[in-house]
Amino acid sequence: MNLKKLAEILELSPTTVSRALNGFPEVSEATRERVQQAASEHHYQPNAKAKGLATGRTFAIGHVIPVSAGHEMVNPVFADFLSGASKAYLAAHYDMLLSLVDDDDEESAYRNLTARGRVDGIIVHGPKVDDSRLALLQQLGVPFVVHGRMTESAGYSWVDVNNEGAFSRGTSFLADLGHERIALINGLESMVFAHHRRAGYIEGLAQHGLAIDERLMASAEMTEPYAYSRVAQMLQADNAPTAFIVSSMILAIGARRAIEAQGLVLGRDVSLIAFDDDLSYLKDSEAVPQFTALRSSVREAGVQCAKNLLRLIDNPQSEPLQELWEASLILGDSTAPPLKE
Amino acid sequence: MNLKKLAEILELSPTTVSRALNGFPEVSEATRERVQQAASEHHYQPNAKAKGLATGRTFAIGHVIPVSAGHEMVNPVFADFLSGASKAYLAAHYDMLLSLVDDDDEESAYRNLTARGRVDGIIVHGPKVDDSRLALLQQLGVPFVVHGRMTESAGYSWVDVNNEGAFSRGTSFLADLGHERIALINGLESMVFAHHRRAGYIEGLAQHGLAIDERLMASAEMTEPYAYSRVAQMLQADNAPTAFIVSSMILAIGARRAIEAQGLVLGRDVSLIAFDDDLSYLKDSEAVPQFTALRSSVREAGVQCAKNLLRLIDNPQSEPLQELWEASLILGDSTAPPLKE
DNA sequence: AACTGTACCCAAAGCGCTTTGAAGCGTATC
DNA sequence: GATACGCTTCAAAGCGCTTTGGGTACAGTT
Repeated sequence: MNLKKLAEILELSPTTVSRALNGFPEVSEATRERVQQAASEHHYQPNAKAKGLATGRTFAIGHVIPVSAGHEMVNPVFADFLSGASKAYLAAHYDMLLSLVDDDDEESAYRNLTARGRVDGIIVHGPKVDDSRLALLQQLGVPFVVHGRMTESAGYSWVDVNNEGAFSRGTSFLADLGHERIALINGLESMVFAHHRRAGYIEGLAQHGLAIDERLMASAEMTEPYAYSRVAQMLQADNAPTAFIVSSMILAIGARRAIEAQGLVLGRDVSLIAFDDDLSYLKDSEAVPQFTALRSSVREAGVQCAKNLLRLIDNPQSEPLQELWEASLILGDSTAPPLKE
Repeated sequence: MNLKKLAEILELSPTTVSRALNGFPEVSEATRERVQQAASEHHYQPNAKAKGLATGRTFAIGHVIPVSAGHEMVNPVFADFLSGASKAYLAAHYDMLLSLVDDDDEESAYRNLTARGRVDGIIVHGPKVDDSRLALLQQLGVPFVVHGRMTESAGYSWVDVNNEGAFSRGTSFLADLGHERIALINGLESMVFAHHRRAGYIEGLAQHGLAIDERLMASAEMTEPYAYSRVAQMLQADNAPTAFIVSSMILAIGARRAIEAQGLVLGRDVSLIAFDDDLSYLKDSEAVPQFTALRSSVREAGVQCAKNLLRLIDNPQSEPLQELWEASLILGDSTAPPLKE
C-alpha cells in the first residue's frame, strides 16, 4: 500500500491525502477523518525512504558503539543505555541505527552514517581523552550528543556523571571510616570516565593526607576475571589494602569473589564501594544493598542524551546542551571501619 | 556531494558514474578508475534513501528486542549478540536498526519496520511458547531469522542451542556425581529457551530415577537478586538441594552469593552448573573456570543469524535455514560429589 | 452583477539515485 | 560504399513521498 493507491481508493489526490495525514490545516475535518480511517484500515504507513528523500530528514539516530578491537568486548551498560534512549525515540517516532565498530576505525563509521544520509543525529559513546572524533563530528556538521565528555571545551553537547566528584566522595568516605590503604580498580584510563575517576580518587586521598601508591591502582577493560585477579594479587601482597573502590558492578563481583577466596569477609575484613550504573539485571537495591555504591542510572542517561539530541535536531541554532549529574552515595553492606590489628 | 555534482565535475552523465561505481561492465576501465578516484577524493557516498528508493532495497536489518514491560529489563546477552551480528553486516554493507519494544506490543514494531520499508529483513529475539509473531511475520512476507525457536514447525529459519539436551546432560552429570536433590534456577518459562531447559532438566532427573520436586524449580526474569533470594530460600528449607543448575552466569553469581552467605563452599558443600553464553565481560574461562558450565557463544549465534538472514535475502526462494547447536560441557571448580553426612 | 475571500483540493516538480532504451562512433564485414 | 556490430556513453523515466503554486466553488461584499 502506498500513497498513490490510497489516494485512488479515496478518490482524492495524493496531495490531499498527504496533507490530511500530516495535519495540515487546508483540508476539511471530514476528509481528514475519512483519510485517517482508510489509512489505518489498509495499514498504510508512508515509505520512510521516500519521505526522507522528499523532506531531507531521515528520522533516525545513529549510535556508534566502540568495540574494543583486541578482545571484542562490548560494555554491558550499552543495553540499558539504549533501552533508555529508545524510549525517547519511540515517543518522537525516530528509529535507532546501531553501528558497533572497532574502536580504531570509528571515523569511517561517522563519515558513512552522515554522507549516506542515514541519520539526522548521532549519539557518541565511549569518549576518550583527547578524542579526535570531536573535530570530525563538528566538521561533518551533524548534530550530536556525547555520553560523557571529551575535552573541557564548551562547544558541544554532552550528558555526563560527575565521576571525579563521585570518586573523591567515595574515597573520602572510606578514609573517614579509618581506611588508610585504599585501592582503585578502574576501567581503561584512556577512557575519560576512568581518567576522571582516578583524579577523584587521588583527590580524595589527598584530602585525607593519604599517600598515593601506584601498586594500589589497577586499570583495564572492566571484566569480572580482571577484578578477581587484581584484587587477589593486591590482597596477597605486603601491606594489603583494607578497602577498594571499583568502577562497576561487574568489577565488584570479581572483587567479592577474590575477597572471599582469601577467606575474608566483605564488609568486615575488607570494605568496598562500587560505581553502580543501576543495570536492570544487576540491581543493587535490596533493603540493604550488598554493595555500598555510587549510583547513577545509565538508562536515565540514555533517555536524556536522546531527548537533548532531538531538541538539537529540531532547533539547530540552539546552544550546546551540557548536563553534569551527581551520583548518589548509597550505603550498603560492604563497608565498615577497618579491623583493629 | 551527490551523483549529479560528481558527474558534472567529471563531465560525464550520472548514468555512467553510477554504472562505474556499481561495477557494471558497460563502462571502460579507464573511466571507471577516473570515477572511483574522484569519488573517494570528494568523499562521495551514494545517498541511502535515494538508492533504496530506486532499488527497492534498503540495506538494513531490523532487530526487534523485547523489553519486559514490567521491569524495563533488557537481557544482557543482547550486547554480545548484536556485536556478533554487526560483524556480519559490516562485511556486507548492511546497517542495523534496533527497536526495543515492550514485549506486549511488539506487533506494531514489525508492522512499522516492514510497512515503512525500513528494513530488508528482521532478526527475531526472545521467542515465546506459541509465539504469535510467527504468523504475523509470515503474513508480512519479510525475510526473518529467529534466534531460538518458536514452534516445532518447519516453515521458518532459526538458529538455536539444544537447550533441552544441554540441561539433560548437565542434570545427568550432577546425578552421576551422586546428587539427588538438584534444583533448577531458570528464566521465565514463557520463553521457549527456559521451557526447553526445564524439559531437559526433568528428563535428566527421570533418567536417574530422581523425583521431580516443584519446590526445587524456580522461574523468573534472570537477575542476580532473584537467584540470590531463591537459592538462599531453598538452602534454608528442609531437605535442601545439594546441587543447582542455573540458566545464566548472572544467576550463577547470585547463587554463589547465597551459597557463601550460608557459610557454605561452592564446589564442596554445594555444586552448581551454569549455562554460559560466553559473554565478553563475564568470561568463565580461566585455567580452571570458576563454574562448571554448559557453554555456547551468543556472539557466534549473532554472527550466524545475521549470515543466514543475508543469504535468505539474496535468495528469497531458498528453503528455511535451521541450525541446532550443541552446548559444550566445561568442567570447572563448582562441582563435586555431595558430602557424605 | 462583479468582486473579494475563504475553504478545499489538485497537477506537477523535485528529492538523489537506478535502469531502460537508444544514440554516437569507430572498426570490421560484405 | 553501405551495412552491421561492438563499445561506450547518455537522456529520460520512475521509485514514493512532500511542497509549491495554483485552481475551483461557493459564500459574503460592494
